[in-house]
Amino acid sequence: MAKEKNQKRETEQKKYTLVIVESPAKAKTINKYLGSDYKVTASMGHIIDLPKSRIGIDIDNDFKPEYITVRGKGKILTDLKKFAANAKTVLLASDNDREGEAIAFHIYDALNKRFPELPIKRIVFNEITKNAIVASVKDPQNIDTAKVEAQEARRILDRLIGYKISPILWVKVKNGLSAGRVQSVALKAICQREEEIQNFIPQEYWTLDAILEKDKKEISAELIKINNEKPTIRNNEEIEKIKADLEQGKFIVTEISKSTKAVNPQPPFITSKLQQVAANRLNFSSKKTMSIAQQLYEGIDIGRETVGLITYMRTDSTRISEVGLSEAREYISKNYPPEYLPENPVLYTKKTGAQDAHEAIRPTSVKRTPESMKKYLNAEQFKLYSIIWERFVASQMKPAEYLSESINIQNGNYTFRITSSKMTFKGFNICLDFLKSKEAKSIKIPTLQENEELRKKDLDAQQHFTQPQTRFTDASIIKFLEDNGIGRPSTYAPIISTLLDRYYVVKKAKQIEPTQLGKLVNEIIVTSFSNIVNIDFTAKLESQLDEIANGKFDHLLMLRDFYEPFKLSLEEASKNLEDHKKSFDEETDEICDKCNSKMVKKLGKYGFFLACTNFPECRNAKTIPLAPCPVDGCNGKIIPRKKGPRSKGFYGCTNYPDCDFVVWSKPLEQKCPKCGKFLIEKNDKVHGNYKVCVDEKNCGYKLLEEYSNE
DNA sequence: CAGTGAGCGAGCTTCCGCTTGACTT
Repeated sequence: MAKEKNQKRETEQKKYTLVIVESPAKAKTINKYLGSDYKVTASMGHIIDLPKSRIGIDIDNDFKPEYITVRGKGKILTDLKKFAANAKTVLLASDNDREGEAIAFHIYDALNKRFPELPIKRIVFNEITKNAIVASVKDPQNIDTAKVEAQEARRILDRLIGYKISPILWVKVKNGLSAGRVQSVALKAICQREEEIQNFIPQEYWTLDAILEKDKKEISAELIKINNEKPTIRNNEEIEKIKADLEQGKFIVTEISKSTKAVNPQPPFITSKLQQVAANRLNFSSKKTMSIAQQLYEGIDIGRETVGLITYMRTDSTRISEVGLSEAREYISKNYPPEYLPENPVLYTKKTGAQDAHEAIRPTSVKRTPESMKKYLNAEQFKLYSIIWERFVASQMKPAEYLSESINIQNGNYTFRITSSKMTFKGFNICLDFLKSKEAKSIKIPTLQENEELRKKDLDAQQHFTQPQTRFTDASIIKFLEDNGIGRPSTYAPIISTLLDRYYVVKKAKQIEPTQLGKLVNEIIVTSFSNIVNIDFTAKLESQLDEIANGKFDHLLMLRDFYEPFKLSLEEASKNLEDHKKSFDEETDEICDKCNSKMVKKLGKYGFFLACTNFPECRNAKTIPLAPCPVDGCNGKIIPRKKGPRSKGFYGCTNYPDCDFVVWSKPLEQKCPKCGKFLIEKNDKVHGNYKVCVDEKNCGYKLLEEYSNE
């Protein structure tokens, strides 16, 4: 009995301070900094939220939200309560931003109800370094309720938009569709771009180079001005006239100028930029980039220990902690000549609207160079780590310097120019490998004098056509959203997935293209809810949320202001919108093999399929054929096939077993220009990705992909 | 490097923003 009592007293004496953060990896690191008087644990993001199955907002009662424990988070909440029972104090250390404040408040609320006497305070830090953590623990604060209110307003508004518009789409277009403040803007941008591309009319224009000669060496000079104005040459006739003019005159050197130019390194990565560069340089989708970054962040086994190789990967700030800066400077001074180290640490201005809760994405130690980590990483981890490391180290190095030379040559009213640029100091480029920029080939310009005449050797006229904008890619749609302040680091990748899941868009060779369905949904939203997909809407929303967070604006006022006109739009749309439910029953040439009715293409849960128009009397359904069977004399179609639930999918003929044709790769829509059969994509180490005719043996047509680096 | 033939679907959905595993869709 006495022994038990003793033990109880002992545990009571061992009471700790409970620190609650969002991410378990962060908890682990902070635990190291704080020692045994503290217990650090993670909430794994939000644990309290609106219910998923219903709107959960009492609109008539001042938009009162209904909060419940997030599905699957019950255990976490119970654990938090269990830990709190033995704590002398609780410190809520969720991220220092709007969402983090709300997470802190929700946990506070839950714990306070259970343990009214327990002191629960809020601590904040903007970097996971020992100094920052220790300082924050010494300075506990109260929860910023205005900030929580701003989060709640944002949450309610997004819920209202999403859960009020989506059901209208179910009624008017198709079940399961969705709309939202963020996804609908992304869809609008993609549709708008597509329309511009479709409506694009190429314009003919010409350029003209003079091939001149000095000491038997050729130099090419570009026509840059006619009568001191930028030339616009529309057709060959105009070119011929210019050529004739030039025959009359002489090419005289009129101006020689030399200048130096400095090029600064790029700031260290934030989430959006990491996704963009990884897409452009490494061909990673944003989803892939984030999952690899997560692995690097959570920890890699590097022999004796497991360490997180990079700082947190969801951030909107280019800020670097003092520790990070001094370590980088030390590394640069030890590993590169002294002229590569700037006098002072390089600071980057923060993007407007950044919430700045985390540092930039950087290696946790620059001493762990990509090369030294290579043996612990797989190929993809190595590439991603390399670009993060390079970009960070470069960001703290001297600018590169270029010497550029420009020579103007006059012939009558025509001005030509020769330019060349040469790197005279590598600067930050010295530490780049994966991020190395393609070097422009430097042109050697012979020594020229002003007023010198150059002999004309030839005139090189080239016909061009203006090109339409390119379609969005993962990288460019994220850039678009980011530039307009739409979406957050944690949502960029999921936005694209949502649009794909809904069949609003498809990806074709990395390009994002809207589908018929996407265009229709966009059309509906743009006409019925124009303000929500207006770029200024989110911008205005953000500034109102900032005012709410600063206690200068009432969040109810904002919600009422929004909802009154929105309610009218909803009523209007439900009443007047046309029923499009049948619009996607696309006609096809397929005939039902059971009742001989026509078949239509329908969009189901798992994509498109063919359905009998005699439904529900005839329930026949088929897979959409991808291409005609390439076997000569076979009239079958190629469809996706699979053996068991675990086996790899392949593509075979509908005439099986009469025709046993199969391929592993999906038939491309593109037809072979040589024999008309379909093409498939292949890749090998020599050619990379390329397209090849399915009948490789007989036809042999091969199309190598053009490789672009940017 | 070979090797390779299921079954389902049309009604119960949806938002944005935090965060990771547990899955048997």
